[in-house]
Amino acid sequence: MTMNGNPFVDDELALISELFPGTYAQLAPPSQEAKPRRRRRRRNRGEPSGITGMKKRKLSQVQVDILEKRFGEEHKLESDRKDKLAAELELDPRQVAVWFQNRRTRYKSKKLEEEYSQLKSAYENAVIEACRLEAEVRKLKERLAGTENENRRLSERLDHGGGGASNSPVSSVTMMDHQTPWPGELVYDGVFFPESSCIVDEMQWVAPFM
DNA sequence: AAGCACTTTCTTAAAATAGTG
DNA sequence: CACTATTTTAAGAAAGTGCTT
Repeated sequence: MTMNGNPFVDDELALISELFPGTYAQLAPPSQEAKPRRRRRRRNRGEPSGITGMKKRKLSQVQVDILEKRFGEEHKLESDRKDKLAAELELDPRQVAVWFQNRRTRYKSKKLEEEYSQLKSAYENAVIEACRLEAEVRKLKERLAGTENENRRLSERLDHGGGGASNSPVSSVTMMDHQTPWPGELVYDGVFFPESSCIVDEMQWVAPFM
């Protein structure tokens, strides 16, 4: 609905925009004279908005495809190449410059997101590896302690001249034999994770842009 | 002059809401 | 309720602004 007293202008433009999206962009008055860059005023409903009031809008798919192709070749255009491309696309060179600038911005933020998720997964893997190593160290320490206990028992037995058959039953279960997980232990890749550490799936992430 | 970060303006499509038979 | 018309909203693209190199 138009409130400017001339419902046809907006309707016509809408129709043109719909039928000829590429052409519509060019209908924008190439801001005639040397443009004193003033902030555009929001086009409110009370404001007359004929062709002269309109600006730019939506490049055609063909134009975008060509721009994308060129962006794939190079992310920055030298002045003369920009002018040539603008002529080819029937656009203002400034539009091409703006498009490339915006495209670089999009590219940069997308790349940043990708880097972020790569770092995130690298970090997750590092945490998992740290946990694995931590568990392995613990296991080796236990094994060492068990061996030391065994040695101590043997040397005590020798010291007390206790040859012969002992009737004290030597435990057949030592720390070394602890090859199966106790209840509550986690198993990861053949290594036991004590329940107390390495809570990987509770990691908190501070996403910079989410 | 050209690039960049940040911001504004505008388009578009989808969702929400209102009006009508 | 079902359908249509209108309004609102959110996302994304094009362009403006001010600053730096």
